[in-house]
This record gives sequence, C-alpha cells and structure tokens, in this order.
Amino acid sequence: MDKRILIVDDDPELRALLRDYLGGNGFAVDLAEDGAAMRKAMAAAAPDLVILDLMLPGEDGLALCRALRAESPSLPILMLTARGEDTDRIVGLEMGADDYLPKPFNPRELLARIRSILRRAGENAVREAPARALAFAGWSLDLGARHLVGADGVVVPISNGEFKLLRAFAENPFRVLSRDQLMDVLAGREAGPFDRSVDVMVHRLRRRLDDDAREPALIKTVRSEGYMLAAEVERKS
Amino acid sequence: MDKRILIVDDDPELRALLRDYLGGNGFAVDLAEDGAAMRKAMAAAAPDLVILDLMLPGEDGLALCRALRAESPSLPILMLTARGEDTDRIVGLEMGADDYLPKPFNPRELLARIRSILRRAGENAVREAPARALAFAGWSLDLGARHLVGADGVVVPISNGEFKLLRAFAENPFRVLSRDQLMDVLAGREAGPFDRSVDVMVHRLRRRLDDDAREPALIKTVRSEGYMLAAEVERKS
DNA sequence: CGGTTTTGTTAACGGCTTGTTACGCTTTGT
DNA sequence: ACAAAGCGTAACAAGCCGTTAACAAAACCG
Repeated sequence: MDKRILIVDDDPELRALLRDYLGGNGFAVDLAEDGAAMRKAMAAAAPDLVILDLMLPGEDGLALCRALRAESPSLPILMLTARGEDTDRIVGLEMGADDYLPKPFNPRELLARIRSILRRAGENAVREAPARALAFAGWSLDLGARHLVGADGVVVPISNGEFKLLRAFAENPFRVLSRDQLMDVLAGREAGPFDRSVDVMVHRLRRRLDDDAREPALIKTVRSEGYMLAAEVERKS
Repeated sequence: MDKRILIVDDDPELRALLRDYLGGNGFAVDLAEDGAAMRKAMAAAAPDLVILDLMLPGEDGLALCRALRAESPSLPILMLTARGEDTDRIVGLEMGADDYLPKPFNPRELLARIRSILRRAGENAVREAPARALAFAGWSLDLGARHLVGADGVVVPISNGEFKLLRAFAENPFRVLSRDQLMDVLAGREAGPFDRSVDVMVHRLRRRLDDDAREPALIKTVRSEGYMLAAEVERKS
C-alpha cells in the first residue's frame, strides 16, 4: 500500500515538482498551500507523513507543526527551512519535527529522509508514549510530579525553571543545547547578548544534582556553544 | 584515495585555475569544455563530483544536469551560475543539483562546498554508527563525556578546543589536516593569512598528550600542509 | 491586603580558555 | 651563505564562564 504524503508549501511550482517527483517514486501525494488547506486535507485523508514549509504566509510553519503534533502525536513531520535559518530550534526541543531539510535541497536527499523517517515510524509502530519519568545517573526526573528523585528514593523538590531546564537536557542527552535554545525553553524568548540567566540557572541545577562545574559528570559546558547532559537517559513510563 | 572531480566549463582560464587549485588540495581533476567532452570524461573515469557551469555554449547546463541525474542518480553535482540570476529558484525548483555557487566565487568557498557535499554523500552511503570513544596509543577520547582517559584509566579534563581538535585528528588518522580544515573545526571560520591560532592549539594539545614537538609520536607536523595524527585509532561503541 | 518566600534577572569579580603577537629556530629555495 | 618562509613556544590580551550577591518580580499564604 502506498504511503500518503501531505505537502504544505505556498510555492505552487515546488508543490507541483514534489507531487511529480514523489508521485513518481510510489507515494500518494496531497497538496496544501496554507494551514486551512492543510486541515482540510488532513480531514479528507490521513497522511502517513507531512512535509511542512517553515515559512508560510499567514500561519507560521512552526505553529502548524505544534498543532499537528497536538492533534496527531504519532504523525511524522519533515520541515523545510530556508538556508541559513536557525534550524536548531526546529529540530531542537519540543517542536516536534522528526527531521528538517534546508532549501534548496536535492530531491534524492528528500526521498532518502522520507524513507528514513517512515522506516523509523514503522519500527516504533507504537510511537514511544510520552515518558512519565526520565532516569539518568541514579537520578529520576518525574515529569508528572515535576520533582527529582535521588538514588535512594528521596524526593528532591525542584524549581520550575530547574525542572524545565533538566527536562530539556534529559530529552536531548549528549546533545549540545545553545543558550538560545535553553532560553527558549525557560522563558520562551531569545537570549540577549549579555544575558547570563541561563548560566545562573545551570549553576543552580548543577548544585541540585551535586555536579561540580570544574569536573562536571553530568552537565558539561561546551565553551561558546552551550551545555550538554553527558549521561544515558532511560525513559520510564 | 583521492576524490575525482569533473569540471565542465567553457572558460579555459577558469578550467586551468580550478584544475590547479583543486588539484593542489588533493583532488583528482578532469576537465571538459562542453557536453560532449563531459560525456567522454564520464565514460573514461567516473568522478565523485561534477562541477557544472550553468551557461555553456551549445547544450545548456541545466539540460546536462538532468542528463547526468538520469544517468547517475547518486552523483553529486555543484552548479556554477552567473551573478544576479535567481539562483535560489533555479536550484530549488529544478532540484537537480546538490548545491550552487554564483560567479565570481571565492576558491575557498568552492572548496568548502565541495567538501560539504562529499561529506554528505559519504554519510548517506555508509551510515556508520557514531562511536562512543576513540582509542589510540593508550589514550581514549570519550566523545560523550568530552574528556580524555589515560592508559591507567585516569580521566584527564580537556578544553573544548582541544577536544574538537583531537576529535578531528582521531576521526582522520594518518591523514594530513590542513590549517584551514582545523580552523573550520575549531572556530567555523577561515584562517587568516597570519593566523597562528591553530598552531598554538596544536601545541596545547601536544602538551596535554605528553607529545614532544621535536620528536612527535602522535601529532606530526607536515610542513606547509598541516598536521596529522600518526596512530592507529580504534572506534569503540 | 500585606508580608513572606520563592524564583528569575542583573551585576560584579575572578579563573580558565582562547586568540594574538613576538621572537627564535629550522627548513627551504636561490 | 643568505633570505624567506614555516613552525614551536612563551607572554600577553580578550573573551567566556563559574560563582556569589543583590535585587526585582512573582507566587504563596495568612
């Protein structure tokens, strides 16, 4: 059975091109030029994957991505971004895109990514349920109760900011998160040039985790790039 | 093994320039002045990448691009375009090329793009599992924790710059890395003509590894070319 | 409503990392 | 042999970050 792909892009030429190219490679293709058309197409035929342009007139691609994610948590999304944009934020944290591709792109690469995403989605036929706790290095972050549990089972209260920060780290282990990304998680805005609040929050989080900044076992500093959680994370549900 | 690049351009001076420049940077270069010569060259030796001028007498570059694509779907193509054209749309919509560069261009930028394209192509070919650690000569570079482990198991902290430098070396053992490449790894920018910062960082890394510059056992200097890690590297996962 | 506690932000100081410059040695070319 | 270029090293300057303290804003609570 052919997989169904919904393409959301405002450029008619690109839509036609993708329709032909993907259609010629064994996919059933639906087209939409904006958010409204997307919703209509979603209602008409549930796609197996959505290709979403980040830059859309009217509703922003990111907003649509969030809406899709809220509606269909297991629906794979591939975002198209203009070259040079800050792609980190999209792939990044809770945005929810499964992959992204900068424009202009090579159709073979698009095809490869589509197949890769669909393969992954097939493997996790049951997409990972949202975890209830993230466990790492003896600690466990309870996402429901929003507190930490130590190795000995002791509950450690944690501030809201520390929780959001730690959740972002634990959901992206071994990945360097920039100050901009962390600021986005913490306050929903970009970090100013002399903004040190992220550093202070990281300091407090480290203190909470008994992590020494000079020899950090958990939260590593990557100079001039950001911070990273260096620990295996197990998702518990 | 050197990568083979085929250059298709009708300007003899540009052909000679690229032959010298790319040849001097470790590529095997073939030249063609038009579509017929291109086909001949393709038959003689399969290149790893084609640089194609958009404006050619006789057969159009775009037509050649499509022909190449039909013939060798996985062959990377880089297009050269005249300034002022709407290159975004050409490449984005026609989507045959992997990248494009407007003329006149900076040879360094061309080189960077070539390497970027070849890197991507290589990744797609063999998606090697990312290693956890790179071990060489008694040392082990922990890629997750971003630190060094000595022969006796002692953890040696390492600065971010030293880490990135050593990772670049350990992922390319017995290969000379130019200052430009190392500068790209370290700072993501080009090295200025009198830039010695790479040398200084190599000096610091050598000190960290107990390597004497006069008789280097690990990081060899290759005069006027760059540096090289002369040790077997084992990828551990 | 007023006071208290918690949380987030800003400022300042100091240490560490990185970039820059200079000097001297070695190699290379003439 | 000389000059020029490449490189190792040290010293210095600038930038980044850890930490603390103080302050402001928000939440909490009686």
